[in-house]
Amino acid sequence: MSEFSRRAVTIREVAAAAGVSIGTASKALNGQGRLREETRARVMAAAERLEFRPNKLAQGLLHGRTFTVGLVTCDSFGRFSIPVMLGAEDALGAGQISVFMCDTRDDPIRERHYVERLLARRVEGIIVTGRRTEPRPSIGADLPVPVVYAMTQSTEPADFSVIPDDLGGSMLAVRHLLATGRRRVGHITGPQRFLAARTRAEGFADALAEAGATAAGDPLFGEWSEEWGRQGADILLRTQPDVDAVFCGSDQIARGVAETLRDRGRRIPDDVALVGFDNWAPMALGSRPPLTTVDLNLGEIGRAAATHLLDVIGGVPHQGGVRRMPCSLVLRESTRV
Amino acid sequence: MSEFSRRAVTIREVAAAAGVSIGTASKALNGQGRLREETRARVMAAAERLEFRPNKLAQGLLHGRTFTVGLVTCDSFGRFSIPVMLGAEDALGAGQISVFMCDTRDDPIRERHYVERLLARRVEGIIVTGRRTEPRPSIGADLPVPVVYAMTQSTEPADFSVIPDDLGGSMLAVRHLLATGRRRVGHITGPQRFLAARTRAEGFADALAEAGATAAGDPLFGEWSEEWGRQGADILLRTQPDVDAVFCGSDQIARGVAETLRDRGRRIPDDVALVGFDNWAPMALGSRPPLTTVDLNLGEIGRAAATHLLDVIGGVPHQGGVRRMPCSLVLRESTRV
DNA sequence: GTGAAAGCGCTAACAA
DNA sequence: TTGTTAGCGCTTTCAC
Repeated sequence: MSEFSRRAVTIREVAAAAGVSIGTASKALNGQGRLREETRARVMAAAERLEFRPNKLAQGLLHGRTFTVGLVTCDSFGRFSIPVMLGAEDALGAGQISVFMCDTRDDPIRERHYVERLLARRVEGIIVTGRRTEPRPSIGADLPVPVVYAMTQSTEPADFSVIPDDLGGSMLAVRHLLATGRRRVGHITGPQRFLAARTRAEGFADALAEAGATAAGDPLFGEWSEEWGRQGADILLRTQPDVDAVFCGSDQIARGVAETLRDRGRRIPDDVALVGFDNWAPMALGSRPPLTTVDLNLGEIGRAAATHLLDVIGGVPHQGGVRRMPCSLVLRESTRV
Repeated sequence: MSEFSRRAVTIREVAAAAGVSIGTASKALNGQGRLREETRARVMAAAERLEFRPNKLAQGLLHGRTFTVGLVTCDSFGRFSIPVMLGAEDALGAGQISVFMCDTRDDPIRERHYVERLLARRVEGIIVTGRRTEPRPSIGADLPVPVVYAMTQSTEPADFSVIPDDLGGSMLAVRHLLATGRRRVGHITGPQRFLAARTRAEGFADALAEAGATAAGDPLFGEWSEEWGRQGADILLRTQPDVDAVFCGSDQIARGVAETLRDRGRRIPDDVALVGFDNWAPMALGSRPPLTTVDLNLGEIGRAAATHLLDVIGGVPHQGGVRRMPCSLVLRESTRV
């Protein structure tokens, strides 16, 4: 029964089967050196037949390269880090690099532990992802391999991070509302302690300012929940009855806002236009009507982080800093003119 | 600037620093053999100072074990496979096993490619996760390492799969509705081509049958969307006006149903009780009212799959088959008595 | 109690 | 054109 105890085929066995020396077999398989076509074919055939797969560990030991990187996430592989991971895996996979995944569950002890383990496995680099854009402690000072932060940033200025351009994304949203003729735009968003909430509110203000428009009241900071969206909309309608557009800090909030607007008899987008943030499909599409929203391009963030990592691994001199990736606006019913 | 080109510390350097032979250093570090306490301490100190981390590749080559497994997902790390992966990582991480992640994007070519790559890296086993419970083609016949399927199953009876007990989960839900005095229970669910939808509908019928109750109409098969939930609820209210409970095939559907019920002036749960499926927090909690729903215990599924894999790796004889993990019922406002 | 040497699977430089 | 050999970093006998 123990088909699994059969050891993997080694190049020694291939060589024996082909009736050549082990060195010759290696050359044949790697297309190196000068050897007779017939010999090469014989070796290839034997390798094929035995299902030979060169042992990457042995190769790695020899070359001093493992073609692996570690992916450390603090988001429990959540909604934000998954697309980032996919983008990263995409960029890495193309380069034949395999990815070790580690979820720290937001536990620093666990994180330290994982980093140690990754280094023992001789990964060539580490990508750290998160769900919040605020600076977090560096994953380790002076590590022997390059590190990049994606969808989170390090407090250490020498580290390199890739995060979304929340400011620009907000401006896209508000400019769109203004362009469709709205003049009384309100803003309902998440907790003020979140950098993303503050930055988005800033973009909201900037976009209004550049158009010489004024906001429908101060930004309303609350929670990242539908429930808060409902409450916030109530407050907004009470204090700014003439509001004709709401820019929300998340799709969940926007959904709550949409529900309250409907309950209060305001038509979307006819009476009030609505823009969300995140482009979280199940939320944005399930909403009535479907939401115009800002897409974070998370996949691009992951891809950019991975590409940077590959560059540094490849020898490009490392430089610290923060790279902000542009957001894009996805148009749906909630702002149709 | 190239802090990254500095090669990793080897045991040779540790030995030199401690003034002992390389073999002695190894013994000291691994607590093997008999050596003087002072010597051991000296080696440990040197290792500490140099930040020595034994090269797992070299160890693996020697032991013939890599302490790695591959995690192949076809769900683009989506809503279902992530909790499964976390559970698996949990079980594996405890055993010091690292996980290579691979996302196939549902592409068989890519899948084959990844499996090859994993085998070349000498993973000791492979976990395949998915988003649908229907049987899928085996990942490869006669692989040299054990494979388990989690949240998906293989068409090959010799393969081992772990999936949720959809039937039992449905019965939990319906029994609960009956226990709270409901007598006219309807069922709105996803497309009939999904095994999960068919099995849940079966559980619905079974639970009613065991109580001698009759359904409020035939199950309504549609889509896995809120929009369908809204439509389905309309149909149900029209054809079964005396319905006093709805069991839904997903939380998204249940949300749509909840909206229509509200629009039609039916109070939840007073007039109509509502149960969802999946316990997808943002949906179930954002709903008005929050949804009673069936939890798939995805983490447990991942943990079970990983544990089984570890067992087989550890020598327990492999057995094909399907293991169905129990679901649990999460009580919230939508069925409060 | 410690060191020397063999070998895990592979590649590359050198000999034949 | 092919074979031999050294060695990647480590552990483990087996001498000393």
